[in-house]
Amino acid sequence: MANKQASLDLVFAALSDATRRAIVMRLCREPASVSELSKPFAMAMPTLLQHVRVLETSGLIQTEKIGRVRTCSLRAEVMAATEQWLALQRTVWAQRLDRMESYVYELQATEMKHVKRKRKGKQ
Amino acid sequence: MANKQASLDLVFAALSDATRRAIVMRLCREPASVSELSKPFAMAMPTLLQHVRVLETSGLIQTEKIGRVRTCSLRAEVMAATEQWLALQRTVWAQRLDRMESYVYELQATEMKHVKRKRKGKQ
DNA sequence: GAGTTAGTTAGTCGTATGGCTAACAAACAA
DNA sequence: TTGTTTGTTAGCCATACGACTAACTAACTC
Repeated sequence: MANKQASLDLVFAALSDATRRAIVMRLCREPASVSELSKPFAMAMPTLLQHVRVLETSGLIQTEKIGRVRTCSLRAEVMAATEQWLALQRTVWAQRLDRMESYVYELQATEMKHVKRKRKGKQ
Repeated sequence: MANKQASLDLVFAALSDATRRAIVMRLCREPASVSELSKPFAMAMPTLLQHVRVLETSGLIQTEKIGRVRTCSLRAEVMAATEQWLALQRTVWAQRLDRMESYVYELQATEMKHVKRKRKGKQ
């Protein structure tokens, strides 16, 4: 539990950019320096650094500068927490489906009666 | 599988706003009209409608207008797909940890030798 | 000490975002 | 038919975002 707070606002905003998601994917493999991260992108260094800053203030990554090299690494807890938010919504959704299901069941039961009545009436 | 494509860019951007997340949470329970959605917020209707549009173009929700009422409902598949992206990253991360673990194991083994040597030397 | 590498800061630019008001349209209610 | 409700469009505004260049610092290398 590091000190940095990670609001969902900042985390989702950080993940809304393809470049930043690519950085996250890269850092899932292993930590990397800023210039290593910049290699795959046709992008000026300051621009990439800005992305790194966004990821850092979101809490998704942390960085440490040793000598002239800044090494970036993922903070998996924040990734996990974000995933959990989505999972929680799914839970609520699932509960709703359960309710729906029982409702449909009720409905079918009622309709059966109707059908029976109709049939009785018709025949 | 509905026709609407949902890019991660748009989905994460949509989820980066607290108002829109609240709407999503609300719609997890059950579908709702635009004015129902607007009730909890101190926000002009056009502003809220804009949020609804953002959610819709992201694919997270779908809407249907009947009479003068537009009913909004969640598209759970898109939520699930987003969650899966995060889960995938976690997988990569986990694999990395496995590699790390074996590396640390190797390291420890090597250090043991060192320690042994050192002890031999020292004593 | 001079050059190279790695990162950083400052400043610019165009576009996107999130909020607002005012005014309009269409559907329903009396 | 006259209101009321429910959305919708248009236009405004301030701020934030993502990109760039230019110039600078600090740390290694020779």
